[in-house]
Amino acid sequence: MVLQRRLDYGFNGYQVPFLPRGPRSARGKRHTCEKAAEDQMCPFELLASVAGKLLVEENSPEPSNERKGDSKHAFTKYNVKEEELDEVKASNVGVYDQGSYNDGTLASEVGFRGQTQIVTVKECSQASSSASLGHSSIIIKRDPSVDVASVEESLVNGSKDEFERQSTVTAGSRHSKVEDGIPSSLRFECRQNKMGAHGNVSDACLEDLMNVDTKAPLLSSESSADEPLHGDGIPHSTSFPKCLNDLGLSVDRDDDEKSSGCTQPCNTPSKPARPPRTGDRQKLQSFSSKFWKFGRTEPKDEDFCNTELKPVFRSRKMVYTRQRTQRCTFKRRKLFERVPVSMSDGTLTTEENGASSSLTGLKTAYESEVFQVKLGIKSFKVPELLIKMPETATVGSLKRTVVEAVTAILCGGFRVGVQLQGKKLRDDSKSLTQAGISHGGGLDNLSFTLEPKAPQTRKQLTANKVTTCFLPACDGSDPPTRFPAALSLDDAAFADSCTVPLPSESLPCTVWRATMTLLPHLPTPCRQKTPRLQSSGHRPGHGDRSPGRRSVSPAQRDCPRRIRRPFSVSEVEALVQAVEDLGTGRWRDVKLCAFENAKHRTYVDLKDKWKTLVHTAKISPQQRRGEPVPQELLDRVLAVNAFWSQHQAKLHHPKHPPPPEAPPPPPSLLA
DNA sequence: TTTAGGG
DNA sequence: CCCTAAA
Repeated sequence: MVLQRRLDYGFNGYQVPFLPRGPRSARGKRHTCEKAAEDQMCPFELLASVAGKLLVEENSPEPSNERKGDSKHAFTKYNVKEEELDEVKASNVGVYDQGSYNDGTLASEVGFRGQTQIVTVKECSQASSSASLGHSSIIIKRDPSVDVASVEESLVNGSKDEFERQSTVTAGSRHSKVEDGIPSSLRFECRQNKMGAHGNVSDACLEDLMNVDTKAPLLSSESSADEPLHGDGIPHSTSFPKCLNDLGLSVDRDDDEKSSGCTQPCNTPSKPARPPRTGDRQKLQSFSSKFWKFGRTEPKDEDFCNTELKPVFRSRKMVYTRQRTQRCTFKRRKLFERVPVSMSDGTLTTEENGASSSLTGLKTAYESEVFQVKLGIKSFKVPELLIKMPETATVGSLKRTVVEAVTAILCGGFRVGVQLQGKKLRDDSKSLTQAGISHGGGLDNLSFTLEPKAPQTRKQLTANKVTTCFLPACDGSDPPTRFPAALSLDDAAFADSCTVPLPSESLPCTVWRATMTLLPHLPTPCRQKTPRLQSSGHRPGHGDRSPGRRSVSPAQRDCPRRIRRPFSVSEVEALVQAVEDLGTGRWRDVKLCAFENAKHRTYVDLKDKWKTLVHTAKISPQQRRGEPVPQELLDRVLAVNAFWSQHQAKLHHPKHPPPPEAPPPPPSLLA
């Protein structure tokens, strides 16, 4: 007899959404090959990608001869197929307040007026319907336009300590395509280097086995077709099945519905979030958008490792130096103690199940007879966050802020906490039955939370800054830096600094490609140790250059090609606005006004972008590629372009009235 | 250094 | 994005 229930959480914490499956229609088309292996995905994101599909399967009762207090139930194995992790890119944070808003919407426009606006996170899968509970909700959601591939992965519980000591996470991307510094996909793999605590894998696995739905990806074969550029020949095989085989376990392949706990309608509205403790919360405040310093040279693959594994924060000085009016800080509360308790209100279903079908080869006769508790975890709750942002910040920046904050918290590794009826199950040695979780009951009010692994360190780190875990920093010389907002372009600047997949509306085609091996205790910045990538930029004509060769241009010789970082909609908007104000041909001014703090955007970049924007605006939508730019912006581009060309042409005719299409910029943008 | 344009 | 002539 297997109990399966859907867990719905409604609390102040963040929830990792359930990711439904669907057609992979919106997969990114533009995959560049400029960079190799530079991005990692933090565990949280991985979980986000598989949330809702996680199946916890344990024997009940289980041997309880473990040392008490020891976190025995930690992840020792986690493997996700790369193509499935494309979903991650689709994940984003949505802001809902009686609806969703575009990134370009000012926070104040959607009701983020007061400084004490409380932001909570709600159920994502019901994002659209769970909005507005008296305050805005931040919902981690996924882009509906991008479908979710199936995720194969296994979560094998083991000892936490073991995980930390024995598990290794290797980071590296198998694919060299990265756009905007964001991995298009990743493969996350926590390998158990050693056997379980009992000296063999079987023990470790059997004691606590968490199998995530392992249904084969719907479009695994399609992946290569859709993404020819991804066809680098790297097999996608190193995923779950392989690992299970390594462990001598077979995969429990439930149906989607089963594994995701959706055997019954799941439209139960989330419970209202717990009233926030305003005293503990930071208020929304100005947001400093100074993030990364990019120099001429862009970081290479190896440059990423550190920032991803460990949040890198600049000194307070860095954060507050540039500006005082717009700053955004995150504050992570005591995650372990304060994670709000949520009651699950999901539906409960029971079903017959071969008790040990998935472990046939290894289970003993006794074990095969015990009941199993099967839990469909619809979502994980992640730690509560406090965010401060200025009213003038855009919704997009808010979203990214949340993404960044969550990433910062969980990127360094996480643990899974289990709460039953509001009470944290701390004794890992207890059997599920002893803990009150059994097929006969106890599944009510069971929730799972993601907890930072090293709260102390991280807390300290987060005190001053929040890191973006995936974006490259500039070639080791300059740690990531937050930068103050330039006019209203903090959003744009922020977008570039955001490590996590940006909102779909901004980067629908962003590709995530990365293989990551997590080294929980690896603090060493890879980028300082690893030699710079040989030649990430396969520049025509320079492909044959040898290390000692000096035939290349000085720039190329000293500075590898920069990572391609497509402009976000927010940036485009900023650019358009700036050009409206300043006109074309004044790229330096545009840069200074609108992108001063986006170090990676040079005036040449802006000029180039404008050029491409004009081109894009002139071609048919069908011919456009990449992230769609709102037609409204393109219209403005054309109008502005026409205006300024005419204006400059008739510069000596002041009487000529400017077209209405290029109105003067809003005062707000001019500070 | 910045602009402008081709690649 | 890169490269570079030209300003």
